[in-house]
Amino acid sequence: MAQKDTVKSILNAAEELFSERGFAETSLRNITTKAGVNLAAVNYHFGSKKELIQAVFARFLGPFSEQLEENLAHLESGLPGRVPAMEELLLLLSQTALSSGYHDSPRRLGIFMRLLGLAYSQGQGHLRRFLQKEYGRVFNIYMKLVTAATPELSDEERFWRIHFMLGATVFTLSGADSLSAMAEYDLGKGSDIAQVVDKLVPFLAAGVNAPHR
Amino acid sequence: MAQKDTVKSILNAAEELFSERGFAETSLRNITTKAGVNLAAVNYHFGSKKELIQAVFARFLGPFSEQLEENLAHLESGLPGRVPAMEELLLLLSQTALSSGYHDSPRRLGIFMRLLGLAYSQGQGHLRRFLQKEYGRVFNIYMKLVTAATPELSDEERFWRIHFMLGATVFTLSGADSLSAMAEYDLGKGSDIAQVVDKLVPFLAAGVNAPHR
DNA sequence: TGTTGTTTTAAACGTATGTTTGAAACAATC
DNA sequence: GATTGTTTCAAACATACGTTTAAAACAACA
Repeated sequence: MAQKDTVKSILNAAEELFSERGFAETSLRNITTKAGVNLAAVNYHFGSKKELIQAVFARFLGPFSEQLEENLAHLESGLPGRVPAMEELLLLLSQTALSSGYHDSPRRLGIFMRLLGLAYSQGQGHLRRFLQKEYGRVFNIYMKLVTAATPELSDEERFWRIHFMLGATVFTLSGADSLSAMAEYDLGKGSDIAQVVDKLVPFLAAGVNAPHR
Repeated sequence: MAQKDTVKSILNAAEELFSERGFAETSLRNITTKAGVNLAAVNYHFGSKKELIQAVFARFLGPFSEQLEENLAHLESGLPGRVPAMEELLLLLSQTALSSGYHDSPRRLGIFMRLLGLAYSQGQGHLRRFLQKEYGRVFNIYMKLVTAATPELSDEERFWRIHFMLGATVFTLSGADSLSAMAEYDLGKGSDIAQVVDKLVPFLAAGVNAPHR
């Protein structure tokens, strides 16, 4: 078993277990057992549990942010100076997230959304700092476009509606599999997430464009 | 110090610490220190940490679900047979949650939303079972009304849009204080939550009523 | 083949957790 | 005012955690 396999096994196991039980509830012994590697391997390859958590995020966000930046540049180059509509921006984001470039999305997207929700709800101050420093740049580019797409909103209104959207997205995509399990109807297992995203975008678009008193 | 004071101190401390750091990250020693009581008091009065967690939820949800049921009955009695609109139902829910009957809302509502988010994101299977058994009845009554208010939606579409709303609500009200802290503008501290709810309702109403392809 | 650098392994370290215990302090009842 | 039942307290319990260690196993190259 080569070096890369150990690292990859740990990342896979950690990603899954973290998303199922949370960070604090998942022990290194859980992870290394599931990964079939020695307990000390985590500290050897990653340094600490915190750095493992960051590595799990980086493995997803690295390729994602690169692809997003590329897609944004492509959008800009299409018709320079044009202002893309909000729904267009949402579709670009969802398509980037669902694109099966590096990660075997869309299954992976659900797992990652669960992790993102955890990062928000649980303290994890170190993770917030890590994400800000590492991916804040692309995030700001996207936000500039969102602002341009919603000129009729005050900064305050826009700020909150962005978080309304973020909340609806993270929450539902987090629990998409467990939620659709408790629904009465049944749909194909493979593309659960993609179908939910299809339903989500119109909801969000209507929300941001809602008349505000 | 009478018996009730110890119990109440523990519940207050636990509620706050849980909402700040999560369940697993909060130790009984943290709680009892903050509450100014002996470590063993939790196990003496509540039995275990799990039962403490359930008690924290019960203290909020008990009065809330009673009040909600009352308000629903009052709504029904107003014009028997009438079908309330979706926005009406949302307002009833938010007003019930914000009514300062038992708990000193709205501050308390933010804390509780954070707990609810945690209950969803972290495993906490015992909590899910507890909430279902204890408050499932009122929940179902409300859901019947939601179904009547959105007749044009398929069961599938309605199911997902309800969760979109739930996600936007839990996520934003969870982090309302920390979120408004990172915004550029400033608003009165006391009624943060109430103001966010005011902005939230139109967003949600527009979302559920969005045209679906 | 022998040597060097990397990776894996089993074991132990120190610390923190939830829970239990038995005695002390207290409150209420007769 | 002694006796009962309840509540508090300091201390210890067993267990689980993240991390470290030093030796073994392995790989690559001379």
